[in-house]
Amino acid sequence: MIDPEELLGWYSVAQRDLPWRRPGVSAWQILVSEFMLQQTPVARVDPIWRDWVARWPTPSATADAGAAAVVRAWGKLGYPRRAKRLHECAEVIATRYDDVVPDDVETLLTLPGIGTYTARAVACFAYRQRVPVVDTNVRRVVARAVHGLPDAGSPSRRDLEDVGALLPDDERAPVFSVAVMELGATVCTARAPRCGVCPLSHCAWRALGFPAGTAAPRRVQKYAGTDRQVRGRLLDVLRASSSPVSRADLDVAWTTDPAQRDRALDSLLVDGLVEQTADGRFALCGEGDPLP
DNA sequence: CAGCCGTGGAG
DNA sequence: TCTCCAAGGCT
Repeated sequence: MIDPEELLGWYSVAQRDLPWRRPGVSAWQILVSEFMLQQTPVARVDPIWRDWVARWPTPSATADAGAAAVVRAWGKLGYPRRAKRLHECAEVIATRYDDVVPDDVETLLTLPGIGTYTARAVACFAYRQRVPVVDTNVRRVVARAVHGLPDAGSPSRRDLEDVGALLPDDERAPVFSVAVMELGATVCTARAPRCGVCPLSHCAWRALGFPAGTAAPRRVQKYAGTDRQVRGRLLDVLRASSSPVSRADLDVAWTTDPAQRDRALDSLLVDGLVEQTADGRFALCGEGDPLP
């Protein structure tokens, strides 16, 4: 089980000083951090986020910057479609919600790039709502401490009910959620959990003697040689250039498999990350858009 | 729902 | 070197 007193006591002294957790950070800026943290480690997000919120503090500022500038500022955080969706999200909030980030989960779920986790994270961390927040860290901690399993199973709607039942009934709920995430990120880690410093004295996994379980080895995605790598190379070229680049300039970015290169470029066009200019060159989408 | 979508640090 | 994986979302 997870004793809130133990967990919160630990969090109060062990929490990392992350900039988006500080007082005065706006809901939009918290939302930006959540977008960036989708599958990208804290250490890489930190410096980008600081520059980002100083440059574009509001949804409208982000929307007005244009998609190309946003994708460029995203740099190498990975999964550039997230940058594209963040820009789209900013546009919707600026135009439809008067530049105010919605505060309810249902509305947040309708926004581009916001799914089950991010909607709840914003409602909880930005608006202090008592809603369960379930990410990969939370699922792992619950699997171990509550169910005595070495790792979380595949995601299910049961997770939300599980975590909802653990939430304190009072205003401590948001801190409880961030504390569970922090424990999963720094102590109850996927690879080498540091059980020796874990504050939870009633962990079911430990009580059972750390059973190994019948782990179904989850296959890790390949990267080298995949379309994702090719897309990354092409985007590298486009990010580095402030003007449209020729087809030849893109061709040299990936020469081992021209067919694969063409497919990758096409997928970038389909994703709306890249566009072709009238003269046949290529640029980040929205590169030439005039500002209102 | 399984597969796809980037990147780089750690072990 | 190579494998793993890091606050997911979308189709």
